[in-house]
Amino acid sequence: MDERKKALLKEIIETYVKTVRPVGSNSLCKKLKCSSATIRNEMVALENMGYIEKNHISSGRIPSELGYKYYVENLMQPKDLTGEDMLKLQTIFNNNELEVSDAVTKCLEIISDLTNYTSVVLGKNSNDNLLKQVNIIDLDNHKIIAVVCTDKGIVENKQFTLPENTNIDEVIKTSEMINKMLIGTPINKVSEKLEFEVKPIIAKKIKDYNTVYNIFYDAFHDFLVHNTNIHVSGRVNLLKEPEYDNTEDIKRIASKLEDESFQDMVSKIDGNEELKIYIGEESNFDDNVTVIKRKYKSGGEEGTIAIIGPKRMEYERVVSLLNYMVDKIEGKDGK
Amino acid sequence: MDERKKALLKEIIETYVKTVRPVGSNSLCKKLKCSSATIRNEMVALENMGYIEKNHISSGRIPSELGYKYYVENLMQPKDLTGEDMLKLQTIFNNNELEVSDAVTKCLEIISDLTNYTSVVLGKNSNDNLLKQVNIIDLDNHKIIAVVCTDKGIVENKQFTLPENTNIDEVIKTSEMINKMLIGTPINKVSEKLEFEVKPIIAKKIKDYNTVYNIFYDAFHDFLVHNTNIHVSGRVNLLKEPEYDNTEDIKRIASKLEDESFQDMVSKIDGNEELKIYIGEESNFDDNVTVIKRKYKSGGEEGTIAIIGPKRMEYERVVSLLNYMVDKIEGKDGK
DNA sequence: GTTAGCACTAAAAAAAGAAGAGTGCTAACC
DNA sequence: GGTTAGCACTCTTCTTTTTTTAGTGCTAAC
Repeated sequence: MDERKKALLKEIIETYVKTVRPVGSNSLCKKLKCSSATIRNEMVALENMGYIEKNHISSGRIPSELGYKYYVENLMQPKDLTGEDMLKLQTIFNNNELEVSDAVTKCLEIISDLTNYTSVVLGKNSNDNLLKQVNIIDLDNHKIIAVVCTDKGIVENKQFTLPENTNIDEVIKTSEMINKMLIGTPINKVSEKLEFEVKPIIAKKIKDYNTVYNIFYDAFHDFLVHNTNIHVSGRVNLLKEPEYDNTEDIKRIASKLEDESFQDMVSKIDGNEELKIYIGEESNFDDNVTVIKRKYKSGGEEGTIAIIGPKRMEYERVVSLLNYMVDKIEGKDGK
Repeated sequence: MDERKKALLKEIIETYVKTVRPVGSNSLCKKLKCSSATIRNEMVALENMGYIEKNHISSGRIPSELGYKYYVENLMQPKDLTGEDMLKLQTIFNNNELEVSDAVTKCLEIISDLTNYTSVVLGKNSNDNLLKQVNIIDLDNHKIIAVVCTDKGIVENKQFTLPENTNIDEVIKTSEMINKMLIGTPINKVSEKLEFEVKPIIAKKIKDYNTVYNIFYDAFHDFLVHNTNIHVSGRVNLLKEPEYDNTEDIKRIASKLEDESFQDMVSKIDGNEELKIYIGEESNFDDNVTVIKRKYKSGGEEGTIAIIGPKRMEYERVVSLLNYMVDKIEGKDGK
């Protein structure tokens, strides 16, 4: 892979990213300072190496997945942000009052807005959160709410209707007892502890322990199910990208964007790299997209931000944006 | 509008709903028991009345908005549910443990699933909820969470980082004081009361009251903003309807479905009818859809369910489904 | 009032033709 | 040996033409 080939591949990709049209040899003469025939010769070489491809025998070239991969690993040079991009982002970080999680979701919105891609943030799963407290709130002696709160500040609530003839004071007293036994337990161990440690003890002391036991059991079950901590911004942006100009693509991608299960996709990030780019089928989302993932960690919070765009993403710009943003967020920690 | 015309219009609409093709005179001969020529004569009459239209001079007829309107007001006969539909819905109502709000969202999912339309439920705005309590949870002497709960069981929370040198015990003590003054206040009056009744009193008693005051102020501000209480099910179903077979329609509707502002659309329901059908531009959502809205009210909870589908909706079936469902939900109350 | 018959219309599908963008290859050039 | 001009060739795309088809409106007879 000599220098001219590298320059040519870079040029083809960057032109294609802008125009979304196959790139012909003529249009590259000026940039590469040689004739179209020379470029054609080089193109044949790049095609044999698998970095570019043709739609049909007499069409211009488009980058292959391998080509994009080579580009992000060897050719692109994330530059400083443009003034415009910078300006938008700074308004967030000047606002010191924002909590980390609010700042992250705000950033997402702005990235989706600036790039016209879809962005997702997945907070770290709360499985290693510790139970801080469970509050039972009495609404009308008949309905109660159980509010579960962890040490990292995740709060969930669930409403229950008590069976007739239940003494509400008894319920609250029992729940306080259970509460004390559970505080500090990792959230995913609560069910277990409830069953094998708490139940035997309260069963002895309290005659009608079952109602309260079930409330705790259900509340934690729901907690683990609901506890996704995921935010999506700019869902339909992706649908508007020009390559998705047929109804099948749009419907398929729209379905995937609605399906909350794409959180699995976000959470998987190989190795311990901070930033990783997944192109096409590697994306684990759709063969026709690229996903760029970036981990962040600030004080108690950590998570992964993912940008979902077309394969011909503005790689340099998105990487710069993400890095700038995460630097700032992690900076909030030190302050 | 004689009987034969009514039968013809009904037949045209029901055929079109099934086939999504303009309906020709030949295909109706058997049903109407007359020749195609007779049907053509009647069609001319219906067209002059504005109930059906043609795409071009020699095409079959499709129902107009006026035609659909006449149909839902005069012709359709919501029938009993089919065994299949009934079966799916019953699994929910047999589950007595479900709270009303859970049952409603579960129903939405099933309706979206059965009909392939999009369904939305908008719970009544909590403005007339009364404040039940505000809990301050201390996470690590530096970060706290304020949990706001109303008498109807709506819970929201917000995290705060306390300024350096704040005495957390003082904060909790002050908040309990404020709490007592606010309990029972309608949620939308809280800010006012906080400013004009609570502030003067605590300002006298507590030297550094501002921190706590701001926490309450922000928490309620967020409460009112977040407090949408809206659930959507089957967003992309609508996109899959065969009439939306061009990218513009799909993108436009996808945008509208993503935009949370369609809650305004749901909340507007004229008069005090229980069920109302809005066709085409009346829908306040998109000219190419029909929205069927149904109010429900069960115990403390009330709200509106809306089904968004193509104009050639299965009106009879959807109306039956909604009525059956809401009857059951309201039945939960009495039990 | 109903219906058979027929001329007529517009869309949709298929076929044919013309233009354009770009390639691959050869042979000449520096 | 790398570079380039030249040219035949390929495939797409756009336009035009032709054919087919589904359905109408109207007239005249039943």
